[in-house]
Amino acid sequence: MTDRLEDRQLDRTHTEHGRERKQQLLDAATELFAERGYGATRIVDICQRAGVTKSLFYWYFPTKRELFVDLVRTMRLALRRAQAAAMDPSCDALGRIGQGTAASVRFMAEHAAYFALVDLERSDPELADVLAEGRDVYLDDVRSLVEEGQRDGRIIDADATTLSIGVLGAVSSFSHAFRGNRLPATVDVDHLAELVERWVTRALT
Amino acid sequence: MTDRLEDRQLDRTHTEHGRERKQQLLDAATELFAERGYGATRIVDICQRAGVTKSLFYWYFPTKRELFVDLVRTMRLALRRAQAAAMDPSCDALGRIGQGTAASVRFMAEHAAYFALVDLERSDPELADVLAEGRDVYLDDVRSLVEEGQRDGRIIDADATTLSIGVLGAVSSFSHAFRGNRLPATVDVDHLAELVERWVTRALT
Amino acid sequence: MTDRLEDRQLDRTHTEHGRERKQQLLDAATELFAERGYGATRIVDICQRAGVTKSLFYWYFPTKRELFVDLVRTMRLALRRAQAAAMDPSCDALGRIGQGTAASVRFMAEHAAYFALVDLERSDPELADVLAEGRDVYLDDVRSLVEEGQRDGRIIDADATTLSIGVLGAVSSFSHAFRGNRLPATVDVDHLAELVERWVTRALT
Amino acid sequence: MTDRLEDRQLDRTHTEHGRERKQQLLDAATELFAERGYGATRIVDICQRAGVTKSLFYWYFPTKRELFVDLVRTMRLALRRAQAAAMDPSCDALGRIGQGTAASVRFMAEHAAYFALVDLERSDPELADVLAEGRDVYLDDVRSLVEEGQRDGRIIDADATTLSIGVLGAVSSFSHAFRGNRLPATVDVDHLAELVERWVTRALT
DNA sequence: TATGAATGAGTCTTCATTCAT
DNA sequence: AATGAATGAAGACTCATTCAT
Repeated sequence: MTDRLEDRQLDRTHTEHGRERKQQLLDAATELFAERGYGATRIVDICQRAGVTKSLFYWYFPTKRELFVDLVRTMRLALRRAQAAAMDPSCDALGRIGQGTAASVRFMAEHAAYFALVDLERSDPELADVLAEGRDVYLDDVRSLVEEGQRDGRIIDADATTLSIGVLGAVSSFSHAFRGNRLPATVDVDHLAELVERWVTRALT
Repeated sequence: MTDRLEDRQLDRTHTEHGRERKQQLLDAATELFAERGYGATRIVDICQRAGVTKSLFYWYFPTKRELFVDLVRTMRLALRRAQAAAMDPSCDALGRIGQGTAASVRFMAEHAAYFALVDLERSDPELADVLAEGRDVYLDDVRSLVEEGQRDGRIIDADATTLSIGVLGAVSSFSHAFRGNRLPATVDVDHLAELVERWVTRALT
Repeated sequence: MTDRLEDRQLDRTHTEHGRERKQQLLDAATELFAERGYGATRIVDICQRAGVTKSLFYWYFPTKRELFVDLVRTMRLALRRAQAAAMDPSCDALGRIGQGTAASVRFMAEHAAYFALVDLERSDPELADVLAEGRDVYLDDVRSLVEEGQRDGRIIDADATTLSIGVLGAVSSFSHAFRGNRLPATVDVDHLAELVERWVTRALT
Repeated sequence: MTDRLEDRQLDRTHTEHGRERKQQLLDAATELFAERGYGATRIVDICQRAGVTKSLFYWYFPTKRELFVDLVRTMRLALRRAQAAAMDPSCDALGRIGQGTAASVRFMAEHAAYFALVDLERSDPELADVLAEGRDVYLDDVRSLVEEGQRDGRIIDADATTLSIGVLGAVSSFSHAFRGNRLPATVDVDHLAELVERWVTRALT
């Protein structure tokens, strides 16, 4: 709808103060996106919450969309790191999928605001491309593991891509429900992580 | 001057021709919502595709949101009917969950445009309430079956609500991927339905 | 999406230039309201006359109505000041009513555009409340004086409120006719002020 | 603003039923105009109150404005009749002015809805011409009497037009306040009629 | 860095009026 | 006489973005 000309750059060098400001804006945006969604969050809202004027936004970000991209990239990186850290290289593929799954659930619970945002992934056509990038990265990660697990004989013999989508879908659905307080109060993060890990493991075997 | 939006009841008596027109608008909207999302679809777009003037929209619907609600309700009803029809009362609960799951996948594939739209469910806060209604209905349906299955001993002993969320999430994730052409070409609807049915069954046992 | 009208505080800090701009808009609006009436004046007209874009209007005023309220309040204050200034505290109540009357007539003639606008008072229900506020203030002012005059014995013994309404009505009717050029050319402001003062004085005694 | 092309005619011949219908519409319009003002009353509102469809309006009236004109003319005729009936030809001019004044006040109280509408007279520029006609008729009536009274020596020697405007203004202001319940409850119509008659008489002598 | 001012291109919604039946 | 359908021309308000300082 708006201009997706060619995502402009800014390449500003920021002072210490400047970096803080930028982070304030990012934080405010994250919260608001999570609360209201990307489309319903106006630049002016972000700035109000960060306590600065609308115009200053453009000192730090070229467009609203670019801020969003920033956010998504940061979060994606952190998630992959968390997943990598959780996986024990000495385990087999199925085990590592389970570990990655549990780590993802934990990570998403910790960064609820960030991921409430990623739920947008599924709908907003304006952001589809940015978000598709990331999805594919995860999908590839999981698929490699699934294929490895199939060679091991521990994962059932069905199309690997489809199974991987199932894994990602499970993490995402459960986390979403958790964030939305739709799970019973007795289910805490650790519970959930374990539960999803088992769910996925069962579904794959 | 300001909003007389409250006044709107729109209890119109429509002629045959009128009902067709209304359906044309609904169809146009469904397509566009699926293509671009709810927010990015303007009333004028809907009318253009239906071949009428902008103003006529308001003869049939009080607001864009109300049209959306119409759409969601219709679809919800149809889905529940499809599910009910697919379940064989002589089967046990786990079997019925599987049947309902498969039926849902098929239904969502058939009504791709409708359900591309429902993906909005997860994000747009403006529509969150309308969509939440429905989600709860399905959740209750599934939970009853899960609990029955747990009494049978065929479904694992974990929190029933959480498991139900897993079931709905699986249907939704796989269908979404299917609609988005992210599954291999070899996976057709029947394949998928069966696959998801098995996935869910495994995950629950 | 719908009305975020509630949010609007618009506690803007204006620069010197900004205050001028705002005044330009107020002036343009006053003229146009007087010429065509409130309802028939579009925001775009106001902006055109002030030489700015439509959107800028909303930088200075949250709504058309709010601008109107601004206008009314300003004018009301000024009128009361003029009345107060005209009354000689050493005169008796009847005399002071006369002085206030004459001052009002003069003021209304001077600010013809403003008061052509206030004639709306009597009709537009959308603005009725804003305008009613002010009317009551004047009524109270006059009633106090009328009561004082009745205690003096110089004003006839009839209901004070009713008499006060008569006083205000006279000022308003004569001024209105004057503004509408419905009085003979020989009647200038001073003439009129004196004439109304006498009219009211006779009617009260 | 809208089209004042050349007030179209309709010249329909109505059946008995048709005449009733038309009257229903006129009544509904009168009430609504009085409640909300002319501008804020939509044709659809009038029709709803009369219990018919919007389109039928145009069977009876060419435009909204024309209905208004109809209304004003009817009312004007009736008021003049009431005034004429109230004046005793054997009285002198001043007396007859008083009688006419009292009759007018009574008439306006009786037809509150009609005259709430006439208050529009003072503001809406779209209707200014229709309403100006009538105002001039009354003004002429009164002026003749005033001049006669001046020749009699019973009315003060000031510009007759101006005095007449004062008379009409008094009737209108007091009636308006009465309709708006701004007079004390103790002031009933008869009271008011008498009060205004005296007010005017004093002001003229 | 930071801000107030300014803009343009939307987007929904309203409503008098006309038309076909 | 009556109605549902259809239209066009407007009008209020929004918001990302740019500019000058």
